[in-house]
Amino acid sequence: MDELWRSDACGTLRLADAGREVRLAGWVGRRRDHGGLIFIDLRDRSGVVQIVFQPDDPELFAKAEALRGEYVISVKGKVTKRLEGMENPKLATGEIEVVAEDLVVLSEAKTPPFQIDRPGDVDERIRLRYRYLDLRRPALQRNMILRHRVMKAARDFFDENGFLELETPMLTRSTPEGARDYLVPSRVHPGKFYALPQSPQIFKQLFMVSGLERYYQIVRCFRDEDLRADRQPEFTQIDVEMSFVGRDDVMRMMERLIQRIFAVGGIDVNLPIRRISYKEAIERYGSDKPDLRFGLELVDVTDIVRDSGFKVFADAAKDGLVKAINAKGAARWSRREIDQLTEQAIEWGAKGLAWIAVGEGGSLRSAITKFMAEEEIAAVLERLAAEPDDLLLFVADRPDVVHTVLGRLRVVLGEKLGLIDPERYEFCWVIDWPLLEWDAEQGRYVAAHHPFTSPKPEHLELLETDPGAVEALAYDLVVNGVELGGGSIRIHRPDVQERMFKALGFTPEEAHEKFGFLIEALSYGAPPHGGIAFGLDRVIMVMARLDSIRDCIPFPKTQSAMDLMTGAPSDVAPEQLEELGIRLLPSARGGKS
RNA sequence: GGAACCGUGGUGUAGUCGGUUAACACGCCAGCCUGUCACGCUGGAGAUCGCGGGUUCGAGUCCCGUCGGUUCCGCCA
Repeated sequence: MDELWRSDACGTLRLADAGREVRLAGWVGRRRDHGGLIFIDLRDRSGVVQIVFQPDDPELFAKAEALRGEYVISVKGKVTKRLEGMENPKLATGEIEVVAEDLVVLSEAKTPPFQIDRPGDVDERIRLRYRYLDLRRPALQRNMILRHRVMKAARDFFDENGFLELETPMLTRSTPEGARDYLVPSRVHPGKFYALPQSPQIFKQLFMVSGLERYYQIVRCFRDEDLRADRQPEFTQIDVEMSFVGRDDVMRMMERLIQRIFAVGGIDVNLPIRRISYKEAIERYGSDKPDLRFGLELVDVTDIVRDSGFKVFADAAKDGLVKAINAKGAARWSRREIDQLTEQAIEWGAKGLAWIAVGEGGSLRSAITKFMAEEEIAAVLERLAAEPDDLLLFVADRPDVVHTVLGRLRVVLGEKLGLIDPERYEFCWVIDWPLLEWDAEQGRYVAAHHPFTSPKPEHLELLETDPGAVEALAYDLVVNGVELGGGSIRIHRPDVQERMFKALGFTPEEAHEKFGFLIEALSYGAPPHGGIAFGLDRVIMVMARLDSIRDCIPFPKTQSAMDLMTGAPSDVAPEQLEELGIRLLPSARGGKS
């Protein structure tokens, strides 16, 4: 055989190719051996084509009989229109088949631990251990191809709009605030550590100070926190920063990017994307990343129940809130189903879940109405636009508890009531975030976004007097209850940055030790700038409607952050630790491995 | 750190109230078959039921522990 392994990709052959001599290469999928006639589904990245072996060449036929699943072969043959009635409409190549004239086995294969060409669930342990085989399956290949095309679309967009793709260090310095860092010990400086970047935040700001004006990077980031279905310890960001821009400039540029990216998946994004304030998102949807595909909004009834005979309501109304969701059509749910909702509400921090079920003709089923006055009940029903068959669910508590619990309940109700259309994409920007949040545990304010986020100029003076009231020039992009990314206009004046660190409770010495280089950089003429970062993996997950981020990451880790294929993380040789000046605590020896 | 669910031939599952030979489908192996495409038919191999302990005359099944996987809470500027 010469150097030409293949003339065509399996999945690309069509009726128009009939009559052509082709050479194909790929993996043996299903084989259908009829004794006197053998069919092989030959698979490569492009798809599948049927190869036919006929018995007129006994030597060739014998070789075909020995083929097994996942053998890698090269086949020479003639593309042939299938016999009348033998077409397979399920295959893109179903109108033709390739009649084999020559066959070379390039690699034999052991029987794989799971069937490659059979869709369906396989234990994720097995899939991850044999990830290279899992990635051979068409479903995962589709996700990888989508991932590539999204990255390509993004790069094209950035290039067209004057952005430079610039790299930032992977070995950098650990900074306070934010997620737990992955640390890398330094051999040259025993006892000192690099940190892997949680994001290239400071570096991209420094690019702006450098006058590079528009930066982007598709870059790996690391956070040593516990995993979730949509969270991996290393993940990929589409990271962006722009000079001489305000909030609107960044948002407008980025929604064009999002439009371009989602177009890759055939999803239309109408511009401009609607904007909703953080406050409104919390009050109406109980979430800072609301799913706008359905209603079930939170309704405030605090004023109505202020003097309620139902003490739970009256007490909460004093210094908290009483809010409700009208689960339309849910009055028929069983007591057991409602009790399950109550259990969940309690798990999320509520003390309980009060409810009123509206029956035919307006009759009420409830454990709380007997404590409430007639007109109070009537006012609540009216406020919630209650109709027969509706189930009203109430939470009375501190505002944060009310919003968290009802916000989560809202999503559960939306799913249970079948209100969520998986094909719809409802985007929104969440804006006007608080700059700071009070952290009761630490007894200080912490940055809601990050310490470099610019306060709204009109709130600057509140930084010292009422820090909790300062709003930030920050924005998150949300789709269907998923946070795709977030960013902000940054602080570009060293004095403001110093005030921010002070508001965060840093002493001037601390601020200088940790971030002196940034403050110094800002003092050399920093342009106003701002940016954003999107979670690429989540973008793919949403576009491909995946349940897990792992299905769009080539080599993901398990929930316990292990790589089941390579066995990472692993022990290292004592000499390696010695070299780094590291000794393990007894509790760290012979632990999980 | 906490909660829940799961772990049975290679894969996916069943296995009742604890009962004697652990079932089914796919895959695998062999044979037959010239138009299949989830090919078909016949036969076969393949499991100490994640691991350890306990209760019991008897444990895949009940209990305790442990390991692993998943989902969620905390955490994730």
